[in-house]
Amino acid sequence: MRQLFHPTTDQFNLSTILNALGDPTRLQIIKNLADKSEKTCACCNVDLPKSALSHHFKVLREAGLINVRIEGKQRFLSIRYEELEEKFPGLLQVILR
Amino acid sequence: MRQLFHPTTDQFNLSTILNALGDPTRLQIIKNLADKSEKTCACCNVDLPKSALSHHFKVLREAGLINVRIEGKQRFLSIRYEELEEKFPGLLQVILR
DNA sequence: TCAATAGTTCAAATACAATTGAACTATTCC
DNA sequence: GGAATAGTTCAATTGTATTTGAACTATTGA
Repeated sequence: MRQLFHPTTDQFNLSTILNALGDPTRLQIIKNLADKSEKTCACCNVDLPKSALSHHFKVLREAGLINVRIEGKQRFLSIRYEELEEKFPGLLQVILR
Repeated sequence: MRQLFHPTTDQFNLSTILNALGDPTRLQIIKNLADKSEKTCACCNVDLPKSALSHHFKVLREAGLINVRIEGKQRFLSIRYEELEEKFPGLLQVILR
């Protein structure tokens, strides 16, 4: 796996995004990423087996909420601030406040 | 049934609200109620049997998104604008834009 | 009182989502 | 090459949501 699918902003769908955020685990992950720094999967402080984490990261990524950058053995996660702000201005502010 | 449960603003929970909004049918209902007028259940223009509609209205009501006022045979639905704005400022604007 | 209307509740079916561990891939470092 | 690390994928299980029709409650109007 060298390339991961990330939707473009015009593929963003509000229903999909809200559905992704509607799960408490994923909302927590987003909150943990809120300080704008990139984090590895393990740094998201969620107490679940890695396969479950992997699933939630995929849901968030495919909804357009996070970017996953592959570097060596690790994946670096970050919120797609600018693009989300462009498409749904104010949404992240509400979620992360 | 004379009284329906409606959470108070301090019972509002972001995860519950996002989960309620994460369903396409319910998001559509909220959008249909966006013009701030009260509507009966039948006026929400969702093509589902009444039992399914009743279910979705209940999820929205119990999350705190809508108010259901009983008047005679009918229920009048409306979005809880002020209270939602108080607790999650900007959320409805993002959703309804 | 009787029928019509508006919606709820129930139980059952179906569908979808979350969770798990094991096996797997890819990368790094010795 | 071999072991360790970081994460993915798979298949199976469990759990939760949605959908449905039928039966029900409550209200209105004839």
